[in-house]
Amino acid sequence: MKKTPIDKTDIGILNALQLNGRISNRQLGSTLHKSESAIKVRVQHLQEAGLIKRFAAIVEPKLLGRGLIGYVQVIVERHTEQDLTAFMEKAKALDEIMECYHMTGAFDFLLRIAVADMDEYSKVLMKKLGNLPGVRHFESFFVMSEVKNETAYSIGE
Amino acid sequence: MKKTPIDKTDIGILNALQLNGRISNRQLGSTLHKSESAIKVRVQHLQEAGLIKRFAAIVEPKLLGRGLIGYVQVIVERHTEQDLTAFMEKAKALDEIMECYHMTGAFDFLLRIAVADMDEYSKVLMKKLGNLPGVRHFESFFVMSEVKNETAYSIGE
DNA sequence: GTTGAAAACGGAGCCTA
DNA sequence: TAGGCTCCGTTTTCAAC
Repeated sequence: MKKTPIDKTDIGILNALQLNGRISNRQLGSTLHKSESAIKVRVQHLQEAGLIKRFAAIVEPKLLGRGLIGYVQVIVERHTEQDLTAFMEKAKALDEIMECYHMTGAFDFLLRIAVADMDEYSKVLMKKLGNLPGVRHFESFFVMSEVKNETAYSIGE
Repeated sequence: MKKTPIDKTDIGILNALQLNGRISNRQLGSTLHKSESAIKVRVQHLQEAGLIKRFAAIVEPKLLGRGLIGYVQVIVERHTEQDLTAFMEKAKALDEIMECYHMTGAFDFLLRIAVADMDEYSKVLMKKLGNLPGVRHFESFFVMSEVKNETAYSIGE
C-alpha cells in the first residue's frame, strides 16, 4: 500500500517542496536525478502516507488585517475528560484561534490568536475566549516582532 | 506599479490558495468568474505585494523525526540593542528553532522548538540554547497534543 | 518512455474609468 | 490612456498507458 521507509530522494522532495510547493515534478526530477514520473508517484505516496499534509499559500497576516498575534496560556477548572474535550472543541471552532495545544506544565493550553488590533483582541477575549467552557485563568502575551517563523523542517535523516 | 486595495476576487484567491496552494488558475477562475489569465496576474501581484509570502508543502513533523514540540520562554540579561540583535541572529541560525518572537510582558522571547525526543531536547537545550548570547533564564513547556494548527487565516474584509 | 489532455505562459486587442 | 479583462496560440506539465 505505502512505503514507510524514506530514502534520500524522498528527503530531497520534502525539503524542496517545503520551500517551494509549486516546483514542477520535472524540475524536481532533474535536480534529484530521477524521472518526472518517479517524482510524481513519490509525491503521491508522501501525501497518502501523511508526510505531506497539504499544500498551502503562506500569507502575511500583517497585510490582511490580522497583524496582532497573541499567545494565551489557559488554565482550566477541572481536568476531567469532558471538560478538556469541551474546551478543545470550542477552541477549534474559533477563527481567531490559529493554533491550540494541550501542554505539559504550569498551564493547560497554549493558544495562538490572530486579530487586527488590541481593540479586537479585547473583544475576542471577553466575548469569545471568556465563553470557552471550564476556564479558570488566562494570561496573554503579545508578539512585538517576528524574528523567525519557519514552516519548513530541515530534514536530514 | 501595484494595486494596494484588495477586492473580492483577491480575497477569494487568497482564501482558496491558503487551503490548496496547488489549485489551478483555471479552476480558481471558474469559481470566481474570471479568466485564467486574470487569475494569473492577480496571483503574481499578490506575491509581489507580499500578501502571499510563498507556497509550501505542509509536512507532519511527527513522521519526520521532529515529533516533540516545545515552547521556550527566554529572559535575557540586558535589553540593549546589541544583546537583543545578537540573540536574534543566533536564534535564526538554529534549525531546531522553528519560530522565534520578541514578546511583550514577563519574558522576552518565545521559541518554538522541534526535535525528535526528550533526549535530543536535552542536548539542544544544553549545547545550543545554552550558548545563545545574553540569556538569563529559560522555561520550557511541551506540547502533549495538537488540538489545532491552522495556517490559513480566514479573510473576510 | 510515449502520448493525449490539461494547465501555464505570453501577446494582441477590447472595454471602462 | 492606463489598468484590467478576455481570447487564443504556444510551450510546459500532467497523467495514464
